[in-house]
Amino acid sequence: MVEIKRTAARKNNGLSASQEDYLEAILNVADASGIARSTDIAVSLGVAKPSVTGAIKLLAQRGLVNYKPYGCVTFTQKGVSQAGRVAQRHEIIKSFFINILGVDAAIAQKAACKAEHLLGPVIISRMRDFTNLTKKKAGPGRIPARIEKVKGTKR
Amino acid sequence: MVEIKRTAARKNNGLSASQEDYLEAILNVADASGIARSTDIAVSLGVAKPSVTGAIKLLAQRGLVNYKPYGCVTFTQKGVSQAGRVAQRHEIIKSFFINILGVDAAIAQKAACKAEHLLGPVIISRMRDFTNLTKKKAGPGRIPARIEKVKGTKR
DNA sequence: CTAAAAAGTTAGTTATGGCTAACATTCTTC
DNA sequence: GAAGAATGTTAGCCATAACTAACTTTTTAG
Repeated sequence: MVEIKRTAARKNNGLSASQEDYLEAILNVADASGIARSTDIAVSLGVAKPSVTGAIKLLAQRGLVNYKPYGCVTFTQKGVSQAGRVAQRHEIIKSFFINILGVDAAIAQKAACKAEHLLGPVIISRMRDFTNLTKKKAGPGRIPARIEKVKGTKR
Repeated sequence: MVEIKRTAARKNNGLSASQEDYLEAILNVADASGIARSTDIAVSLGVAKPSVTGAIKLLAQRGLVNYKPYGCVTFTQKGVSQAGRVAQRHEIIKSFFINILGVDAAIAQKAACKAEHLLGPVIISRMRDFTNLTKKKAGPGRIPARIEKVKGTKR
């Protein structure tokens, strides 16, 4: 903990966890329905609409999205790549949880949403390498019976 | 993300990440020097002294520590066990990062500090089982050469 | 035993990021 | 094309959790 000195946003290009969440949500919504409307983003994140307006304006200030009042949100060049990086981290973590730890997809999904904002590049890349190797070689990933049993622990 | 509806503290017995950090710091400081003094806690967390006073009062309200102005902090029964649980999670995550992912101890330490507040019981227990099994059987944990190489990626 | 240093506290400020209520704009449908 | 629904925005508020400056209490040296 700590080491976040002031603005709460420092890690990735100065984006806070919340801002990364918005980037990711915009990406997901846009992927799903072609455009990113404020209401859909709000639903996707489970926040109220005014929260979206505020967040979008911040992202626009940072040059990550194009904001036009009452229009829909689009990414800038910088924005797409940032969002992509976040989504990538999410995917790596989620896969790792599912394929290596043998965790339920839903649980992996939720945990990845949180962990993606705070695990650094070293750990993320290890997770990626680990997952890849395991897939290819069906190697370390063999989850032994004892752990399989634990799987029943629903929650 | 999301699913934290209001108070930002919901997960573990209603403790926020910050409060868990304080519990852990109190434990560490007490372990190291016998008693938990405010200044040491502040140093250990890298926060200013008034932040500690505020946090301690909150923990006292929740019945986790005993607070007496100008006195040093002690745990209640509830407090010790809570702090212990947090420390346990920390340890499990850190060990996993070090022993399974093959990550540097310092990086593992920092990442564990953050992850301990948000990874749920399922994932934590998988990490523990995985680490234990690996240690005993020297099994899945064999990190292949390719990953070893990545180790050099300092930061 | 007293004066200075160290430790702890209070009061007040700041930043992030959520919320509701009320207003504005755009879309849709007759 | 106008009325109502849907969508988006503004303004103002709340909670968490950090900070600094100034003050109080306790500890420690001489």
